[in-house]
Amino acid sequence: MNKKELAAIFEEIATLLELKGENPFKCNAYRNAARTIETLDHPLDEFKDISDFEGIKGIGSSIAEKILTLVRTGHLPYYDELKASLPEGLMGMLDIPGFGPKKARAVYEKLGVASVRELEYACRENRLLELPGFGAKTQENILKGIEYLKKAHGRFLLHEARNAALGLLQSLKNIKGVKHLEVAGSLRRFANTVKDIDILAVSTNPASLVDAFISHPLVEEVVARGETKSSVRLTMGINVDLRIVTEGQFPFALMYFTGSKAHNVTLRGRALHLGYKLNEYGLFKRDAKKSARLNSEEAIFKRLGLTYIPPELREDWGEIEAAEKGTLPHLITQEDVKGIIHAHTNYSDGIATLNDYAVEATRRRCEYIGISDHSRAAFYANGLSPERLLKQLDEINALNKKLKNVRLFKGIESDILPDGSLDYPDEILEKLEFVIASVHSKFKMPKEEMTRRIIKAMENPHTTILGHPTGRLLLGREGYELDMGAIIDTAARHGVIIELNCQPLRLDLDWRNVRKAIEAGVRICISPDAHNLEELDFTELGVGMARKGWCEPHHVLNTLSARDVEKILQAKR
DNA sequence: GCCGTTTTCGGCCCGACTGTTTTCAGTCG
Repeated sequence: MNKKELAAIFEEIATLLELKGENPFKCNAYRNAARTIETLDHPLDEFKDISDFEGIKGIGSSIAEKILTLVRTGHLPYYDELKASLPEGLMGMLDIPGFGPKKARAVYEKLGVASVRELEYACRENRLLELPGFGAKTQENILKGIEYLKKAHGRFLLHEARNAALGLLQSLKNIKGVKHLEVAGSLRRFANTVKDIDILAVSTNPASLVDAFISHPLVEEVVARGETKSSVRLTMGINVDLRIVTEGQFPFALMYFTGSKAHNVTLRGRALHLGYKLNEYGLFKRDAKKSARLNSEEAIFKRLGLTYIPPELREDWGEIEAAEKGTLPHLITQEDVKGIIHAHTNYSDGIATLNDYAVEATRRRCEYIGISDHSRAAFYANGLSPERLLKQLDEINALNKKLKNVRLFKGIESDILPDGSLDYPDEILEKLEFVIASVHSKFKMPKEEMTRRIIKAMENPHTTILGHPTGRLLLGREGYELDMGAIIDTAARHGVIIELNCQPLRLDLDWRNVRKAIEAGVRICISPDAHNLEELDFTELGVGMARKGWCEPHHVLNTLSARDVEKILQAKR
C-alpha cells in the first residue's frame, strides 16, 4: 500500500463519518491526517511503532495505530465496518454540487434513497418535498446537479479551463469601472485539473460587471447572483465564480482565494502566531477592526516575515518555511525557454512538415527544435522504418545548411519495447543526436517488471531523454505502475534527462515528481510533444508545471542555447 | 480525533449564498 492509497482511505473514512453524522471536528481530523499521510517525508515501511509518529502534526495515537494496521495487514476492520454500515451508492451522491453529507443522510434515513439513480427518481416523484429543510428549489437543483455530473464528471483539464478563463477575462476587463480582474483558485496555482474557475474583481460599477459576466456568450446558466459573489455554468460544463471586492481587500482576497486550502491554513496559523488574524478581507492586529493597509500580495507576505511565494508553489509543501528562510527557488519563466525538444512531423503522426517547424521557430525566435517522430513499433502512428528515418535525417541535414537562426536537432521518440530495448539497432541510433525513449505499449505490466523495463531503456547509452514517464492521461487513464524513486535514481546515475511532457492530457512528469527529480540532480526537458504548430504553445503549460515543481532555469535542458544543448547531447553519445 | 509557551478539557477558520425558515442549517471554498 502506498501513501496515496493510504491517504485515500482516511479521506474516505472522513466522508463516511460525515454521512453518519459524526462530530465534524472528528471528521476533519481524519481529513487532515489523510493530507499529512500523502506528504510524509519517510517511506511508510519506516514506521514500525506508534512512537514513530511522534511530532507529526495531525496524527495522534488513534490514527497512527490505524495506519500501522493498514500498512501491516492491508486491511483496517474499523474502515471495513464503517463502509459496510452504509450503502455504497451514498458516497456517489456527494459529487452532486450543493448536495453534502447532511442532505445525503436525510434522504437515506427518511426515504431510503441510497444512490444517485434512486435520488434522481425520488426527485422526479417529488418525494423530496416532504422532507424538513427540503423544498421545490432544492429538488430542482439536485436534478440539475445530476445532469451536470452526467455531463462533466466534475473536473476539467487545466488547459481547457485556462482557455475559458482567459476568454472571459479578455471580454470583462473592458467593462466600465473594472479596476482589477484576476483568476484565482487552483487555476492560478496551475493544478493539473481544476473543478471550477475563480475570478476576482475590483470595480467602481459592480452591477454592470456582474451583468456582463452572467450574460457572457459562454454562459449557459446563472447559478447564483449576489452583491459580492456570482456564479455561472459555462456551456462547456465548468462553473465560474466571480467575486467582487474592494480595492483594499483585493490583495487579501486574491491570496485567500488562490489557496491552496492547506497553504492558507498554515499561513493563517502563522498570522495568529504573530498576533494577527488573516482572512479574505485583511490582516487584523489582535481585536482590531481595521485591517493593516497592504496593497499587494508581496506586502502581505512581507508583513508575515516571508518573501513572495509564487502562486504555483502555494501547496503547503515547504514553501512557507522556505519563504521564511529566504530560500525559495528563482523559478523558471517562459522567457528562459530557448528552444523546443520533441516535435512530430508528417513523417509519422504529425501534421506540420520539417520546413513548417523551421519557419515557425524563426517566427517565434526559438533557437532550435528537436525533431522526434515515432519509431517503427508505433505502427498506429506511422512509425518510421530505418529507411524513412535515414531519409528524414538527410532532409534535416539539408535544411540545417540553409537555416540561419534556427537549428533542427535530429532525434526519434523510440518505443521502449516490452523487454526494455529500444526500437532500432545501434548503427541507426548512432546517427541521431538524441533519443527520447517512451513506453507506448503493454501498460499493464506489474510494477517491478515495468520499472525494470524502463530502467533498462535508460541504461542504454543511446537514451537521452525518458519520455512521458508514467503514461498517464489526466481524467482518463492512470499511469502505469512504476517505482518512480528507482527511475529518478537511474536518471541521476546515467545522466538521463526526464521529460516534462506538456500535452494537456499528460503533464507527465507530475510536478511533485519534478521536484523530487531536480532534488536528485536530474535535468528536466519541457516538451510540447507537438503534432502541429499550434501545439508548440503547450510549452507554456509545461513552464507552469516546472514552476510548480520548483524548477529554476538551470534545471531545464531547453533553457540552454542551441550550442550548449548540442554540447550536452554530444557528451551523452 | 487532535492539540496545548495561558489549556489534559474545550476548542477546532470562517464568511457568502441559497433555500428553507421566521432566525437558521447546509454547502462551498
